[in-house]
Amino acid sequence: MFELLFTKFDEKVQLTEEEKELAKTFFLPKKLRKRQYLLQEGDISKYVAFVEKGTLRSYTVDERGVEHIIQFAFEGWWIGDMYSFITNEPSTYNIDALEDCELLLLSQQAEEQMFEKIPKMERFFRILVQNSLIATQRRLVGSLSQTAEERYNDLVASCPTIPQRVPQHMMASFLGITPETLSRIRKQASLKK
Amino acid sequence: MFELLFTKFDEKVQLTEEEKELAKTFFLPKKLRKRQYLLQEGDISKYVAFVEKGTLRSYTVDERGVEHIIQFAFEGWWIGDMYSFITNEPSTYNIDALEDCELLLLSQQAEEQMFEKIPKMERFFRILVQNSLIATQRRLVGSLSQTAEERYNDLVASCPTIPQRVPQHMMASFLGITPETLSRIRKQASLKK
DNA sequence: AAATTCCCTTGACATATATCAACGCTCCAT
DNA sequence: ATGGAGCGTTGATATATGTCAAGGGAATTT
Repeated sequence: MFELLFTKFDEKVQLTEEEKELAKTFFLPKKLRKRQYLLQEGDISKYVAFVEKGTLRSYTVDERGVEHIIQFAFEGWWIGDMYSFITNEPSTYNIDALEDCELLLLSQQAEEQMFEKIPKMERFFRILVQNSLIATQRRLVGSLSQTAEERYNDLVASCPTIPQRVPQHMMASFLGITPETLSRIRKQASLKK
Repeated sequence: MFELLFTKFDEKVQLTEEEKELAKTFFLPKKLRKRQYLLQEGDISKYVAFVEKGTLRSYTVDERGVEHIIQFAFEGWWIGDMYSFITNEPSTYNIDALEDCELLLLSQQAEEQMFEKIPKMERFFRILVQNSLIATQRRLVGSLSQTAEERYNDLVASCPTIPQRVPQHMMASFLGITPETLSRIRKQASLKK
C-alpha cells in the first residue's frame, strides 16, 4: 500500500526504516469510486491526497459556469487545494475521481505532527511544492505565449499517455480552450502527417 | 538593512534574537542599478534575492522574440529562477532592475547551511513557496478563463500602485497581451466612468 | 433491447485580440 | 538645445479561437 509513496520519498529525502514506519501512521488510506468527490467547492479542504492508484482532477467553475481544470493527478502524484488546506477557508475548487482511486490522505494536524517528528518531511514537502511551482510557472508562461496548438503538443509530449487516460473535453478544459477547438486542432494534426 | 527581511520572517516563523543574528550571516547585500541584470538567460542562477528596496522583474523571451514577464518584485518580495537555482541548469529567464535596488542575496550553499543551522527557515521557505504556488495557480486560472480586461482589473485591484510603478507595456507583457490592447482597455475603462 | 445521455465532430458565423503602420510626446544622451 | 529613441495612442485589417447549432456514435441506464 505504501510502496509508491516511499519510492517518492526516496527520490527527495533519505528516511530510515523507523521513520518510514512512523510516517505511515500519519496517512489515512481511502478509496474513491469514479465520479466521487474528494472535495467540493465551498467545503474546507481537510486533506492533501497522494494517489496510489487511479486518476483525479481538480477544477474550478467560473462565473459563466465553465469548468477549468487546474490539475490532473495520476499514480504517484499529489492533489489538493493548498489554499483552503492552509487557511481553512472554504475552497473554490472541486476535486473528483476520473477512475476508481486509492488514496493516502494527510490531514493538516497529521502534517504538522509529522513535520515535528520527522523534520526531513518538511524538506520533502518544500521540494515537492517547489517543483509544483516550477511546473505551474511554465504552464502560465505557455498559456500567455503559446497558441492552443503549441500547448496541446507540449502537453502530449510531456505526458504521452494523457489522451488515452483523459477524455478530450477535459484536456481542452485543462488547456483553456473549447472542445470544438481541440477537435479541430487534432484534425489538422492528423491531416499534416 | 535587515529590518524588512525580519518583518517578513516574523510573519511566518518565530526566530530568537540569536537566530536572527545568525540568519543575517547567510545573506549577501548587493546594490543593483536600474537596467542592470541580476540574471541573464543562459547563466546559472546562483542566488535567490530578497528585495529591500527597488523593483525588479523576471521574464522570458519566446521564439518569436516577444518578452513575457513572469513576475515583478517590489520591496519585501523575493525573486529568482527557482528551476535553475535548484538544478544548476542554465536559466531561461532574465531578471533585471526597473529601479535602483538594494537586495539581499542567498546562495544555494548558504541556503543549505541556513536550513541546517536554523530548521525553522526550512519551514519559512516552504510556506513562502506555497504562497507563491497559490498565487501562480490563480494567475494561471485567470489567464485561461478571464478576458484581458478582467485580468487587468484584477491586477490593479490586487496591486493598486502598479500602474505608477511599472510602465504600461510591461503590465501588458505581464498580462500576456499587446501594449495596444492594454491601451484600448484603459481607454474603454476611462470612458465608462 | 430500447432509450437516453454524453461526447466528439463539423459547419457557419461572431468576437477578442494581434498585427502593422503612423503620429505625437517625453526623456535621455550627445 | 537638439536629435533620437522609446513609449503610449489610434486606426485599419487579420487571425485565432469562441459560440451556436446539428448530427452520429458510443456508452450507460432503464
